[in-house]
Amino acid sequence: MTELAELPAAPGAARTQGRPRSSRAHEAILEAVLDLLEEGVTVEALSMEAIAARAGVGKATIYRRWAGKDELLLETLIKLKGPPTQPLGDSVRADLIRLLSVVGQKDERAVRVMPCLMPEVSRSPEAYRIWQEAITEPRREVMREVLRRGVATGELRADLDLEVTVTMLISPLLLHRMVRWNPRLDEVDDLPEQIVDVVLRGVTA
Amino acid sequence: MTELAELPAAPGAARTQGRPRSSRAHEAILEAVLDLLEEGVTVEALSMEAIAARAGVGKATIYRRWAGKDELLLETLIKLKGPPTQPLGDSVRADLIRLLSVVGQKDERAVRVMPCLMPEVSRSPEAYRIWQEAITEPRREVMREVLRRGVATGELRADLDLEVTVTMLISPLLLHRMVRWNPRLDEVDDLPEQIVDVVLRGVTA
Amino acid sequence: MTELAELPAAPGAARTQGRPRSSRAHEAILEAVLDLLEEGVTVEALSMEAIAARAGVGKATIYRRWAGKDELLLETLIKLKGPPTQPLGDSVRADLIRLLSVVGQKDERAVRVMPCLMPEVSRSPEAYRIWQEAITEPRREVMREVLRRGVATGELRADLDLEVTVTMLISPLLLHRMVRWNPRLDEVDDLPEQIVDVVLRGVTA
Amino acid sequence: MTELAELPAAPGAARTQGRPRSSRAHEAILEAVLDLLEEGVTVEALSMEAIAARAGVGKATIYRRWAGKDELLLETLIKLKGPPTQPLGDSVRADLIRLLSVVGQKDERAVRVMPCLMPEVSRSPEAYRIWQEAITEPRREVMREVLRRGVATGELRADLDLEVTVTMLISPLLLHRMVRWNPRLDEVDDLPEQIVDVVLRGVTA
DNA sequence: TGATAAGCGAGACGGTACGTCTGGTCTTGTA
DNA sequence: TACAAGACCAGACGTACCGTCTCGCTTATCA
Repeated sequence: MTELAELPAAPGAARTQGRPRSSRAHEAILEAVLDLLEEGVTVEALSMEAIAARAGVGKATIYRRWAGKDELLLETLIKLKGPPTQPLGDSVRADLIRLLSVVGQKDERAVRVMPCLMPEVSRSPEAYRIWQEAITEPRREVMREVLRRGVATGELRADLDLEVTVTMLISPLLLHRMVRWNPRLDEVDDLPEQIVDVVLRGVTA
Repeated sequence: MTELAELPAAPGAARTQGRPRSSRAHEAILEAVLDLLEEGVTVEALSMEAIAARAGVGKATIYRRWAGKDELLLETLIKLKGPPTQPLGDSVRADLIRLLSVVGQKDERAVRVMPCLMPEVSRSPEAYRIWQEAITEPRREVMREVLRRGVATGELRADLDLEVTVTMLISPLLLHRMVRWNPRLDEVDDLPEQIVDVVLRGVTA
Repeated sequence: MTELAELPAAPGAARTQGRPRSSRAHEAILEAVLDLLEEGVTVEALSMEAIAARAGVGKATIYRRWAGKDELLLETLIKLKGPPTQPLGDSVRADLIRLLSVVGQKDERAVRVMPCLMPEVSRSPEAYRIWQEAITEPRREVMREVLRRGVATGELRADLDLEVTVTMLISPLLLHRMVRWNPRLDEVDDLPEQIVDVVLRGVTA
Repeated sequence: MTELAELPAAPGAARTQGRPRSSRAHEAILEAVLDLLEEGVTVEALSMEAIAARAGVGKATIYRRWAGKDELLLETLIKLKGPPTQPLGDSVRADLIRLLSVVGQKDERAVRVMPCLMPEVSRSPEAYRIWQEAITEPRREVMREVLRRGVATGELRADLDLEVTVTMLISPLLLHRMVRWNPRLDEVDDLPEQIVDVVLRGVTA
């Protein structure tokens, strides 16, 4: 997915001449961002200058790959989140609970980065596209697949709207982990179960 | 709610001597922010200098009232959103649909501002507090009240968890309006109804 | 002469509103340049960043006063050179020798700065104007006055061309001190006397 | 004179192995500099990248031949100026006037380049050496020869100091053409004659 | 009524980071 | 080995804002 964020090297050109881009530099930059986040640097306090310095890289080397801080952070987030969790193929209920349980729980840094990308994602169509393709859509698809299985077995209603259902399942968790939208949910320790149960009962055949 | 964002003028002091703060300036500043947003200025492109210039006000006059751009934007958002929509007292279902239908629909500018406050809200406890008290909590409370009515009439289960239910109702709409989390929902035109129906069926007595 | 290099604060405006420019900062900047030169920093290695850092001043504070490095250096040079040496009113010959003897001899730093301003002076009409008004013209005028005295006493030809004569007197010294145009003159220890004698013999009545 | 500026290919080595340096590239680089100057590009706006691009040459190919921009410009200046004007062998006076008349008059670009080399020449002993050997010294020598003829014929004083005299003759013209040191000389149209006459009268036997 | 205290618009202040550019070097593939 | 291309590290450039600090003024309250 890395190349999603890459700037086109030359619109319709060969891109084979000259010294090739150093993958060493590429990795070093992403590592530098992760390191700095690890050390507790606020996302908004992350400066391109600090990243370049930490990575031992010239600033131009960063701008050659990403159009700005947001694009770089976006790719960092993608790297941070990795591929979506896979269902185990147990019951539909168990799989959904499993999928919801890991929302925003794998890496603390991802939870810090995500809200900071909301401004960019809501403004730039390009950032939105990358975010969708690399982060949200793959996770929705995994969950859709589980739901489709439920429909196939007759466990779930045949006229179920997959998109609505998926969104209803994930949104509460996402909003809670990302910005703690409803602080009273802090005390609910089986939130994924509760959500899955309500939705399943609502969409059972 | 406006005064939530106000800096304490002087911790334990009289605050009556000297020239009082000009409410004219106060209004002019908020108006300036709204004007600039209206004109299509990106939230992140909004600079204190531009706001001050537009309001015909010195920068210090802004900082005397708000601690920074985020606090100012937060108050702007509060002003923009106004008091929460009230239920009409019809059926529980109709009231819930009504409440969900207005999420992020009243003023286009609010939808643009909100994602930009997520970084601040997720970082600063103070901003989080204001955001909760002035924006999210009042809206949750309105919805809780409707649900309580349903419980009282026996229409809804008695052991219903209000917080979970409220969050399940609002989150999908909020996330969709704010950052269009699932673009396929664009084509669903009765989203509030569908959500309410699934949840109600899931929590019916 | 300092204000020659100043940018107009506002073309035709009052320039009395707002916080006034800090003369402390102004001095600190010029001092910083001199300090750095003193420490042996090459003129072309002088960076605005280093100057700002050394002066304890923001870069904008420099750019508010000077349009660029060259203008700043020009004013530094003016400060460095100070007012022109005055003749003692002895014989015309003695006065001219005295004036020529100090060309490029007062401060070693001025001799290092001057060649570095040649590119700017030869390109920018504004820099040229300042350089002429503040540096070269005052020195020519002092020398013209001595020559006029010689004409008045009948010692020098009445049809003497002051400009040509002044230029003939100063140019060899200037070029020698500035870029050591003819290195063999290093061994001539009475260069001012020789030049004055040749020119005086050439223009005696 | 070109090879003055060349870097030693390998201190005491054969320099015959491998692909020989392309004289095509060498010429193309110098031509590129001249072209860009012709087009009005400021000397300080001349970048190595622009030169390389214009010459259709890699930057390394430039650095393989010259140590930096200044050395390249210096060689360009040498090429631009060509060999010194030769005296016609007329009278000493006529020859001197002829020599002075061409100072800075042959190619407009040379006059623009020269002031820009002053910083380098005044700082780098190596640049100074090349400048002296290839530009200033040959021109002084031509003029010395004319003066020696005058001494031989008894027209000029036998104890004449050739270096002082040569410097006195050329400096005013040089400084005027290069940086217009005294703008009032713009109106003097027989400057070479006047200078020669004053100096000759001053050094006549 | 006059002193005093705080607020006002304006804009300079010390900083920090931005994104761009250039310098001089290095690394490809090709000749 | 040189070449064209172009990426590399480094760091200065000039700009834009940040949040604070003077200015000279205005506008209140309190003596």
